[in-house]
Amino acid sequence: MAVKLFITDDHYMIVEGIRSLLQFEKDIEWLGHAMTAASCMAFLQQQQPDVILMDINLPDKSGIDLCKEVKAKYPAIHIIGLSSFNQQSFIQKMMDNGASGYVLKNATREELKEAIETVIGGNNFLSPEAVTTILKNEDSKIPVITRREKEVLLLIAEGLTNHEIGEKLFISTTTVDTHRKNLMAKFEVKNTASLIRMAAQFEFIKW
Amino acid sequence: MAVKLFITDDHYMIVEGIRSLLQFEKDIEWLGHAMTAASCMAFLQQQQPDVILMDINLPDKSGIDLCKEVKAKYPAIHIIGLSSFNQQSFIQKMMDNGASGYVLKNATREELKEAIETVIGGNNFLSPEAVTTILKNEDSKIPVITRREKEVLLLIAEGLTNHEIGEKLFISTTTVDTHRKNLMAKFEVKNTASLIRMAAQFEFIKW
DNA sequence: CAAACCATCCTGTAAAAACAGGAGATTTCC
DNA sequence: GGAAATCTCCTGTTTTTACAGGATGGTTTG
Repeated sequence: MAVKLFITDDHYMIVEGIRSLLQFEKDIEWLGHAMTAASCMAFLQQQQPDVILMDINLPDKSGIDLCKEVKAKYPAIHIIGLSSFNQQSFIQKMMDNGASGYVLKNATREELKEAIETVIGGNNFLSPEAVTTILKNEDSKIPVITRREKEVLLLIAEGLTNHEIGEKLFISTTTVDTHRKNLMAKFEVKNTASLIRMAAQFEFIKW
Repeated sequence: MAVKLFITDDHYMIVEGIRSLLQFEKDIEWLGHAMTAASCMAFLQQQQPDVILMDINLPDKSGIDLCKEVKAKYPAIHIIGLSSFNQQSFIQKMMDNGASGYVLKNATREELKEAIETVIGGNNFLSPEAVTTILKNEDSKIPVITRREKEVLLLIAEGLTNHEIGEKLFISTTTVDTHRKNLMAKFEVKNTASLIRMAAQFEFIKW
């Protein structure tokens, strides 16, 4: 029996590319595609695929959040994250939210087929590059920061001094400094510049 | 006569997607594709297409830099930037470096055809979304920084102090400080934290 | 309930960055 | 050739961070 496949990606060319790559596969039945998280959920009310290839960046919400929702409602569906970013933070979040696999957009036909077969078999699949990323950054984990620390971090990134942040949050300058100190310890850096760089890299800062 | 088309993109699915979208167009002759900037340049020594669809993120160098090189060597080639990012900074840099157009990866077949025809006709083409972005962010310009300033900027982001940077680049600490000062002036910020944030936003810093 | 964690605050010192206001030398571009 | 830009370096002063080493009260949780 053919694997029912669905794609959620707002990039028309990617959808076309995957369709083109898999069009002659008899074991794969193409159910269609959605360009937004909302239309993906709407489709699932009608039909349930076996596998969803899901982009990480969607116009209405992140694929990471959508992944969680889909798995909550339809636990039987296998989700494979799809992204051009070979970034550990994304991969980790996606897998944490119930994804069974993660494939990069420069994957070959064979890799794509292997990914689909693997997750159908109940196992997890990661692109070789993604595996490398995970292994490489095994030790350097993404720090867990508190709500207050994040608040302070964003204000630092905006260019406020400790004093200004203190006034804004109604706390003492020394408290802000302590938060900054703890942030630097958690990120394992020794000054603000690299703190902000790391925070941007790990996507604590968005724009 | 058919338009000779070449693609430089490291995302296999995108290449497949575009090929699939344009396969039945008689006016378009598919010359092939390159996955890296280096192999693109190598190909151009053999054959020159009329139009190159060029991704902004390539493994060996940015499409923005590659664009500049290609236009310097082969001014007759029309380059269309290709990206999933609808970001003004990218678009502007690409056009500054000689690109004739900019298309998003969620473009339809019609949009793609129109883009190719337009640039062949000697005119510029921008995806409708890209036009909106440009118009919206008209005022917030991306600073133009020098090679040396960029060098210093990256070292600042890595967490080095003025003194350490000076040692690394064999220049005085005060010179580094001057560069930092000028960078802050150009980015219109008043401290390092927001400098790094802005630099990350405008993608001067990569990872 | 005790251990962890969190947020708050403190003193003090050293280092670094921010700010002002130059100036000379070289390269680049018109 | 000359103007503009770039890179280099300087002397100061003030502000801000970085670093050390605490302490207190509150909340969460095994």
